[in-house]
Amino acid sequence: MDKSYSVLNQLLVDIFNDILLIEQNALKSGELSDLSITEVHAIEAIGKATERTMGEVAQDLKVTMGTLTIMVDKLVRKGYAERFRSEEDRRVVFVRLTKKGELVYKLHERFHHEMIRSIIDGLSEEEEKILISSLEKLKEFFRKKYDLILRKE
Amino acid sequence: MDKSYSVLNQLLVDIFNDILLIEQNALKSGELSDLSITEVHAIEAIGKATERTMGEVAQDLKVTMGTLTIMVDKLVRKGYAERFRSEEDRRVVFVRLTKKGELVYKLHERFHHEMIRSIIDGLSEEEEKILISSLEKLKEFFRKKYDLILRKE
DNA sequence: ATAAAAATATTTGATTATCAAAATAAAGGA
DNA sequence: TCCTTTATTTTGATAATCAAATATTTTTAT
Repeated sequence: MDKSYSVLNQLLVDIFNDILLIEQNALKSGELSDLSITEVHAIEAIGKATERTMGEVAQDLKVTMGTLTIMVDKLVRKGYAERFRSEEDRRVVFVRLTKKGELVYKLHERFHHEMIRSIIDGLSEEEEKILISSLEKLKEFFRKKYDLILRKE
Repeated sequence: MDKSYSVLNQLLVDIFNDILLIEQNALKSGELSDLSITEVHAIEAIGKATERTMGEVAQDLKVTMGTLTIMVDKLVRKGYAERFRSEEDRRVVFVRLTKKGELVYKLHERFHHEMIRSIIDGLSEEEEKILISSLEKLKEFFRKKYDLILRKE
């Protein structure tokens, strides 16, 4: 019991830290060395749909619009995104990825794909179910315990 | 297969984001509102042993010593840690938690305990094994794929 | 034994990410 | 038209961080 506890705890901590480190560094070395982690996150958030308003993206990223303005400024300057005003409501500004930006989005998607593949491959269907239900429990724990913080509304 | 992929991917993404958000916010509201996330991480890194050198802690946290100096300055100012020079080798500076700092460390430990409990409770021994081996696979994936980045020392 | 090199930490100067509050601009009533 | 709300950007301030320069002490090589 107590053994399981510490093994599981250490695994979760290690994996979490690994992901943080990988995100921080995977860029620097590679072809996309002019992007920071936050910029990649922004690209991810923009990329989900074909075009989104600044407000929507800011909410997704949980940053203020002021912060997002600066982020998008940089992405535009570097050629990963473009902005244009809505014709119907000239207050709103849309942002969307350029080809170059979409490339980054797809690269990131591929990373996820590989990651999940590496887990799933080698698990039986039974084992797969157990893994999923365990992770659901973990998620449930967070939702219950930190409802106020996590509530998206 | 493809269903599993997206379920698993979403679970992992959600959990990762939950943890980030909880860490960022759990403090603000609570009793420890004068601590930032990075400061709590520093407390964690210091707290593992009873006393550690600045260099060791910086390496653990993967920040430069310049950064750590400033972090520890603040922790000392706020009463969570204390510094003293080694007598054997007067170049090295030790840092260690005060009672107040240890309290934070223990609070964080308790959080982990609860989290793991919430997963383990309700799993059979068989299921526990599967969960652990799946997570080990995930960790292995990262280690293999990002060896250079993740390699410590 | 002394001078040069290495190790440990701090200081300094700069950059990046971020927020809150003020400013700008457009839309939608009364 | 004038006021209010909505959407965004600008401004000013603060945190975290790094790399390079500096200071102190220890180790090494001659």
